[in-house]
Amino acid sequence: MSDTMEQWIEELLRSDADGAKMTEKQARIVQSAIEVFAEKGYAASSTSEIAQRAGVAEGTIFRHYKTKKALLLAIVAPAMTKLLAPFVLRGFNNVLDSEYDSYEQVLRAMIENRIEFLRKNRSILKILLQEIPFHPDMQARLQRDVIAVVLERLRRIVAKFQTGGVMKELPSATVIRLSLSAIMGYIATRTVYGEREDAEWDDEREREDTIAFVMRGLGLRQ
Amino acid sequence: MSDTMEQWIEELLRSDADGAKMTEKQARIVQSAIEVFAEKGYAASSTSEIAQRAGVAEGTIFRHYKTKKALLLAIVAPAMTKLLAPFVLRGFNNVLDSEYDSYEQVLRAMIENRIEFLRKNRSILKILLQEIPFHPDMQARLQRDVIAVVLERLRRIVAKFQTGGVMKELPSATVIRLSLSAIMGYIATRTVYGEREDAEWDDEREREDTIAFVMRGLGLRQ
Amino acid sequence: MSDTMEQWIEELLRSDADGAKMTEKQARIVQSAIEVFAEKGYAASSTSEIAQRAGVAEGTIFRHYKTKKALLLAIVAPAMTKLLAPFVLRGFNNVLDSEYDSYEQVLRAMIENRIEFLRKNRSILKILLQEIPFHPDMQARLQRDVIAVVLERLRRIVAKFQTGGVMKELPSATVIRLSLSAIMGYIATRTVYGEREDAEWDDEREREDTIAFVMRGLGLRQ
Amino acid sequence: MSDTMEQWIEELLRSDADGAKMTEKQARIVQSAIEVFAEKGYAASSTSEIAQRAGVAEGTIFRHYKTKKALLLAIVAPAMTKLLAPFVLRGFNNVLDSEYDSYEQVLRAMIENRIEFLRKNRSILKILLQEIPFHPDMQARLQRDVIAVVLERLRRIVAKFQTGGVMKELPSATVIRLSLSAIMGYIATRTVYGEREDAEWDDEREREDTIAFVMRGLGLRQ
DNA sequence: CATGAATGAGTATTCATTCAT
DNA sequence: TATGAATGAATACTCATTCAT
Repeated sequence: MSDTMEQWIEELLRSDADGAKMTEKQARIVQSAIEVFAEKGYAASSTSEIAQRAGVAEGTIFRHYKTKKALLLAIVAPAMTKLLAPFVLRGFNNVLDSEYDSYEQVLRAMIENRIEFLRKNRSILKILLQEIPFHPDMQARLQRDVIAVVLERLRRIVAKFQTGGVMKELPSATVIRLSLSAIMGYIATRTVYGEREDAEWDDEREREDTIAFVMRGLGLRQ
Repeated sequence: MSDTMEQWIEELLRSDADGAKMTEKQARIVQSAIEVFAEKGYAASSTSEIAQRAGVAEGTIFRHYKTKKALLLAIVAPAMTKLLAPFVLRGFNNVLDSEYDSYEQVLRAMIENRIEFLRKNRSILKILLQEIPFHPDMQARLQRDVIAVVLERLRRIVAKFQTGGVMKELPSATVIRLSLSAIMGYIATRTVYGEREDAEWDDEREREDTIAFVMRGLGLRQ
Repeated sequence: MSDTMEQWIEELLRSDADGAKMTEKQARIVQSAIEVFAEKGYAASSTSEIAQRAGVAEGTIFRHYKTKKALLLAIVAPAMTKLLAPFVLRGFNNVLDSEYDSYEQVLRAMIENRIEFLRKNRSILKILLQEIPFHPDMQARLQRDVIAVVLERLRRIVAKFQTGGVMKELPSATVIRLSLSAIMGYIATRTVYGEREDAEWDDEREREDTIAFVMRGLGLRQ
Repeated sequence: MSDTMEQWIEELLRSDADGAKMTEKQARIVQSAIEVFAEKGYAASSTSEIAQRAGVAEGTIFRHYKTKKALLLAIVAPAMTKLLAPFVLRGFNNVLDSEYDSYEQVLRAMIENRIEFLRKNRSILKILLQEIPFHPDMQARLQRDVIAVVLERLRRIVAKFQTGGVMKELPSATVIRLSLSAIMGYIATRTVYGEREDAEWDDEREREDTIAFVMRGLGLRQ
């Protein structure tokens, strides 16, 4: 899974939205834009700084992207696509319906999946999170193309394990919410505190505790 | 608790950081700034629009706030203070050590507390969340004056209930994280979906499911 | 001579152009204005800084002086008057026609006169010199009320000593120019270098050399 | 000497501080800036007026000069360089040690030199004189790069003629001061009065009188 | 395809001046 | 008389975007 993942920024840098190949300059522009947007936020970033960091002339940016916002979208749109890539790909060949033997495996897969993704795309995700509230078009697209798809996918996976007990009594949406909350809380904390040198963060243990917590909370046995 | 809470925006608008009384124009400036910052983000907001919405001359803003950033801080700084008000107040008279009979009560208090707070301060919190990543000074202050205080407070409350079973075996920080994740996941989902007219969101039930999930996850009986 | 002189700033601060008495606040305003104008130049000075230094409200300045320029004139105009005070006063009672026995005495008087004046009015003179080029009204007034008067006065004094030799052959305007050039060059150099601690400036000697130079240059014996 | 001199404003307008060629617009900006600064003083000049007179957009100014002050320096700095050009050039090929046969020749050279320079650079010199008091960096540079160099140069020239009599007894610095005072007094008066139509200014005679005055004052024979 | 000079609308901020209290 | 809140025009400077080369 992560093998494909590892290469997608490079892919992003290799071809643009139309699938057309990127020149080396265009790639440098996108790289710099990611850096600058993540550092200062979209609105506070200037195309001139992006050009400078990319080592190209200001005009060159606008040869490739009509406006500054188009450049933002060129970065953020593929990020959305990739966000759901694992789900779509699996769903595609229908393998996944039988892929997981236990809900615990599902949780572990989600954790690894997200962590890996986060590690490789921190800057882009930061930009996405920052800008989503201000761009209704991006919101709509995220909801429609990503969240809805992912949720539907998860709903079907979860349904498979709702065979009885507590889990059967909970709406699948609630199961998903509770699971994702715990996982995202784990990842977020890990991201913030897990990297400090002074931190007492035993990653292995925290992850196991989190999984156990969810399993117990859903009335499942590990 | 929420009685006091309900009035604090009005308080914010009644007196500034120095405790000096706000003129009516100053209050209008702060109001407009909250609106505009929340709508467009700090960097994309212009002082001229804020002035216009407040019905004052642009110069008037700068008579009260030396810079645009000072205006931001005048909005966000008291929000931080209020964020921890409930914790500090209770700790003060030491009542709370004996306040909660069960961890369930703690969870319910946190939920009500935060929901109420969120309801009244949505815009300001949005601004805070948006700007924190770009203002290291705000980050430091939030960490030192709010997060550290709240966590320490929660740690002591949690410790009281770590008498045995699963909960005793988990670090209190982990208990807090798992609890907060679930609560915040609930509140966030509720905030996004709970207000849509078409939504199938049974708030009562979702809250109870969440509390039950946490209790079970921590090995506690309701 | 310098006895009167020594007090004129105080006089300036005691009564305004109409001869009306100055309040203490008004005096503080003028004082501060002199400081600030001299430090930063008229155009780069702000009335708010002047008010602040004077410890009065911004509005107070405009109660006393209709505009910023009026404040400038209130400082500079009396300076012009005082500039020629010694000449006018003496001319008035006609004593001076017989006051000096030699041209050397005239030179010595001018030097002492100017040095004393400069010492007490450095800031105001600096302002005058800086602003003269940009205010034609001030130029006209200086020319008409000061320069013309002083030159006429000097012309008559010089004439008295043009009894023969080189001096008789030079136009009195030329004599004045040559004398004033030397004196002003001496004073200027002294002002710039004479106050440095490291400077090798023997004031006594420089003054005597200057006087001797002029006397010799004009073909007079000391 | 003055042949080269005559061309330096054009040079200034042909290439900037880095030696890079100036565009036509850049030249117009500098021209307008010189005009406006000279007319109103630096602080009272607005970049918008400069842009308007130059017939360019305001932004264009800042493409070439990062700040208004940088524009000032771009005008004033080369003026300083040119100010000492004649001295440096001569010193360079060491011709000048034997260049003047008499001190009178030195005086005549200085007069012509300065008059020519003044004629061509009146505006820039006015700006320089006006702004020097408010820019310590410019002061330092002028002192170090111009005044010190010129004085040293003059000191050596003067020393050559201090073979006896009055001149030998005077410090060379004093000789320079007295000579420059007389020359500058002559030039200043000439500049102010010599151009009025009504003026009774016989330039030829005034110059000769001045030179004779200095020679006599220094105890030299013409 | 790439450049970078040029633009003009826009930015935060300052300022001299007014006026109700 | 003195205040200081309020103003709005002006200020230096930035920026996304265009276009001739």
